[in-house]
Amino acid sequence: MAYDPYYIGGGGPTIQHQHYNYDTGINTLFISGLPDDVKPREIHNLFRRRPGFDSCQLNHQSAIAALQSLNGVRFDPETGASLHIELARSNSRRKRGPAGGPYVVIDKRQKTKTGAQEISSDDGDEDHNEQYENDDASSKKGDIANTMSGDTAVDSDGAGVATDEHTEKTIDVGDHACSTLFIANLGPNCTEDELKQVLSLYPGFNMLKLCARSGMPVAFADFEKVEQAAEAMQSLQESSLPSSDRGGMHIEYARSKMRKR
DNA sequence: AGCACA
Repeated sequence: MAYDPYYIGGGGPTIQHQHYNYDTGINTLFISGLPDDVKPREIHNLFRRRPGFDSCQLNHQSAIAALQSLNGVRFDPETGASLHIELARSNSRRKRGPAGGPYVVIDKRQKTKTGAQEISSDDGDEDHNEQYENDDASSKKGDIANTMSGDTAVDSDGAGVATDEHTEKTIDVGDHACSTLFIANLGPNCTEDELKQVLSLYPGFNMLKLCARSGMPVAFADFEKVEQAAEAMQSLQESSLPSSDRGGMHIEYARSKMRKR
């Protein structure tokens, strides 16, 4: 890929007004020039103060602004490595808690040795300076690494596209759709509260019923509308709760809608 | 594959 020559130098960001067509509606940035050992949280720190930054997503305008202000920025003072940022070819579609805050992330990845990290937004504002080149991310404690999966946002091989996901907005509701969900494959230690906590992140969530009576617990989660149930199902499918000692949850539409009251 | 409450 032909990189335009870009600014490498000390000091702040260089506004390199490339001959870009920003009129694409794309709000995902493709970032290359990152060192191999870049950590997700470093990227986070880079963007966290950019208006419109949304965990890993920005709206279009903000993405352009972030692009322009960060493009060419020296990322690693040691090596002089600088960022090269362009619009991604298509938007990434993060799987994330809807409507929820920026860092509502259900980590669907396999467990790492670090185990259960958090979700916390860790707004530790250690340094308030706007100078990212001093943003020595690697020395801070706290970990928001789980907020980015790294597969999409940071493609450090520099070859890939920034996204692999399709962009359809419509979520198909399917056949035996029901606004109540049936949830199985919960661990034996799953609690109603824990599950409720997760489900509450989804719009339209009504109530939860956990049945542990025979063997492994199963749960019924009621939503306002089928579309909302579908959304939650799609997004939570196969994800594991912290309490889980097995694979992810199996979620289906319940056979019948939960009784009111 | 496992679907209750009334």
